[in-house]
Amino acid sequence: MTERHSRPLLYMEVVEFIRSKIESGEWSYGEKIPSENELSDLFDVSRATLREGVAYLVTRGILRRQRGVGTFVGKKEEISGGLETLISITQWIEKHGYQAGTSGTVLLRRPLSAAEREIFKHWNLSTIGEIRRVRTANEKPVMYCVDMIPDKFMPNNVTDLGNSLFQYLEDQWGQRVTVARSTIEVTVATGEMAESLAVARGAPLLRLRQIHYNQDMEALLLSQDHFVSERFRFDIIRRRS
Amino acid sequence: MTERHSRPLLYMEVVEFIRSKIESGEWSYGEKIPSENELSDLFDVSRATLREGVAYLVTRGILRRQRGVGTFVGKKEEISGGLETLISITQWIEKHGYQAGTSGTVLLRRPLSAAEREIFKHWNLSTIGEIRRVRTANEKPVMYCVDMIPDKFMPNNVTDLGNSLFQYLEDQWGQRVTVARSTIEVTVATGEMAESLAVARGAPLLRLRQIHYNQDMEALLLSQDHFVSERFRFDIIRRRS
DNA sequence: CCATCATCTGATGTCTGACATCCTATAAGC
DNA sequence: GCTTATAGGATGTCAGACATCAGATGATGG
Repeated sequence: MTERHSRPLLYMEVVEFIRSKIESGEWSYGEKIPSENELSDLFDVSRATLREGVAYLVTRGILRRQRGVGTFVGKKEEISGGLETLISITQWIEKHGYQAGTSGTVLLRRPLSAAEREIFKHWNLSTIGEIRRVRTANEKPVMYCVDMIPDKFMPNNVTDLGNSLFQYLEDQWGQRVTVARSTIEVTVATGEMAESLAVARGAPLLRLRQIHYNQDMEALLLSQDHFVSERFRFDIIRRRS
Repeated sequence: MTERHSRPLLYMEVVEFIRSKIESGEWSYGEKIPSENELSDLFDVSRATLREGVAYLVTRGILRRQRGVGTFVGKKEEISGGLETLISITQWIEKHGYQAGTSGTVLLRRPLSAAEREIFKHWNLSTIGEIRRVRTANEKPVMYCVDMIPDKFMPNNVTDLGNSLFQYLEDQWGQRVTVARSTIEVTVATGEMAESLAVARGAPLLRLRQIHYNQDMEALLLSQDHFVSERFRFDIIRRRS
């Protein structure tokens, strides 16, 4: 079921290396980076492999190539980190500079709705696990999250779960979330949610309904995240295809 | 200022060709496509160039490569068409299967705010052009759009503008929008907006505040689009980097 | 002195051919 | 029938070369 991980592809190491150079500030935004020949010597890979890694970063807007001139680090503000990049809520909160926390976790099991049965049909489920949590940034509630996962992956208790569901699924079950389809909606705070988030009932919230897929493109996690939009920015980098 | 367009890169032609094969249905979703050797013969390019084109589509999730096995067309539902793909409002409405229209266009010029001056600093502007429009899908109002562009690109009248601002900027001025940074917010309908969109005052709306950049990463277009979220779906494909 | 043009240099883009590694299917052996 | 080799085909990587482009340099002519 789970993809066998042969040796990671070489050009991905190049990608990671270049990324670290940028993140460490050694190569700063807008600057020209060494030529392909120099880099392929430096990494001890062929120019073809190096180019594949660079191409990967170019299509993501992190690098920019200019024929006859050189390769440049994209400007910081172009780089992303928007909603189009899938990261865990924990990482997301931390990226905003806050400390991520969780409170009021509730674990329960229940039968599936017809729609859920369709989405999770690979797993042949009879029951589904549901996790309700309030996520906090610097102790302040910012999101109300409802996650639904196949029964078999459900943690036994809150301690097993830890802070990051993504991390738990990967460490415990080898299930890596790779892509998600999200729908953005406007909704209003109901009683329980309003209380948990400390907003007035009927206050407008942003809702992200998401289907997360694992490395084999099987639906792995269904989630509904409710945000107080004033407390969080939702940015997206949109690119012409 | 504007980038000189030398001959388009070869691998981009490969990209377009593969795209057309997929869109025409010749290669359908999930299927294996011909091997790299066959394709490089077919397109009459080297395998290196072909691979660069394929890599481009792989990082966008349109193709999937499996070492030792082959290259496959991604499943349809993975492919995108979400908000992370930048298209004009006109295209967007049409993609949903409606006929796109415009009503109540207002053109005006005004001085810049400090924030706008910062964003548009490349152009050395003294005044800015503002376009207010209601966009319709099958004659029904769905969005209230406010676009701000440098004075020099401002159309003289509504007829010049046509339906698509993107098209107008490209045809008339050679300015191609390539990327945008968008912020999603929740807001409420004010008097004029509520009337134009035929919703109650105070009704929650989704707002997209966007900065569009041209091919040289100069800010070209500032826009605030207001949507009635019930009338439109906002999907995003999110990928782990 | 300045403007224009040719030339040179270094960068990315493309080509060719080869070998390495991995996956699948088939056949051989038990 | 099950397991284990083996072969073939696919992508991944390598090496070296030439093509094309953009910017810098310097020569030339006004």
